[in-house]
Amino acid sequence: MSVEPVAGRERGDGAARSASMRIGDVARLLGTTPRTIRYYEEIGLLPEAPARPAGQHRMYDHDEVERISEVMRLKHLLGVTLEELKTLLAAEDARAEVRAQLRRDDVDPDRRRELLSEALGHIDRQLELVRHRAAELARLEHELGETRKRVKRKIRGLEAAREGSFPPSEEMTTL
Amino acid sequence: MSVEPVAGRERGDGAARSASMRIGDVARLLGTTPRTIRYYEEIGLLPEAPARPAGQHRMYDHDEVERISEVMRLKHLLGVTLEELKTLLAAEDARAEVRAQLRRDDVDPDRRRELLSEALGHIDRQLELVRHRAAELARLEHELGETRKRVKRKIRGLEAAREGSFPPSEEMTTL
DNA sequence: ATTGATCTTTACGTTCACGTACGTTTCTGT
DNA sequence: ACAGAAACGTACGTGAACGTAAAGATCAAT
Repeated sequence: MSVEPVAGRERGDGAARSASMRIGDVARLLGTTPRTIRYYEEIGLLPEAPARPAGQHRMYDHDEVERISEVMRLKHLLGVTLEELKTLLAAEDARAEVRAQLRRDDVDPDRRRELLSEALGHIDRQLELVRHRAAELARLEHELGETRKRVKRKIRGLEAAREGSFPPSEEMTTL
Repeated sequence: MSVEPVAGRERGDGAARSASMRIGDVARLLGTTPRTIRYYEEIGLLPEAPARPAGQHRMYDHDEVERISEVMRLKHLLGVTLEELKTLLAAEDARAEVRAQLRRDDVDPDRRRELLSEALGHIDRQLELVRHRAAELARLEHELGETRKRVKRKIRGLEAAREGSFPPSEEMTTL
């Protein structure tokens, strides 16, 4: 038996539930180019628009746009290669599938738990990477802050020396 | 050829102060390659080893090694192009010059303050960039953490359901 | 049905950030 | 003094990540 959810034109007629966008619109929205999106699909970073009748325009619904956006974000923030991203994005894939499966409740709990565990593992991998990067950045930020303070102190020292017409003596570490 | 006084015994100037390293050693120390270091010099990211007698080996003292290290670190953490790095590193340059100038005290205080102010500006630019990046990363980390929590809750929910109410037909999977 | 904008595939071009090869030269240990 | 390791400069090669051009197909609107 098959439940048929109005398999057909969802874009042209009355209630366009899945608000699809064309590749150019997505690109503009995300601040990138169609070429880049196609390229990501080409190397397997983005799934081929499923069942696209060969030579027809790519259409992206909200979830897919979000996914692309997430890809860009991770690339930008982690600065990893697209190849590394591909493995990292197993997380996104798993979560996407989980979301899809959770909407239909014909999946048995064991399979569900399995999917979730898998997703959890991927998330943990992402988290570890992100935390590491964040920690490095925090250290850099701290160091820069310290340097800034030192420089400021020195400047104040020089200004004070000029005001009070001190001789050009060194070090004034007084705050 | 030329006159050769007692000058060139140990590497560096008169005193053995500057413990110079050769390019290969620096590369190994920093986990990179000689080619990369030469390339950075080639595009102006690193200053040409000053007054290197044309065709002689590059020698790097402690400060220069630190600078190279800092370049790598910024590149890694900020993920910017080497061209952007070049402008960012005006900060490093300024600070290097400040350090150099502060060692000699024949510089008048006004000039000194000027140098320091300049350095401060560059540092602030770096800081702004770093902070922005850090904030983005923090947000990502938070989001990932939240997602993780949700997934974990769901898993626990499923496990509890299996333990308690109705056991599934047969399986008791591990973990 | 026509049009103009956008999209399709295919394919070659480009920039960045180095890698690699090579014949030569400089250094270092003995 | 001399061998062998390492560095030199030059130059061409390379993978990643797209850019760009061409020629035809599709789509929303007239």
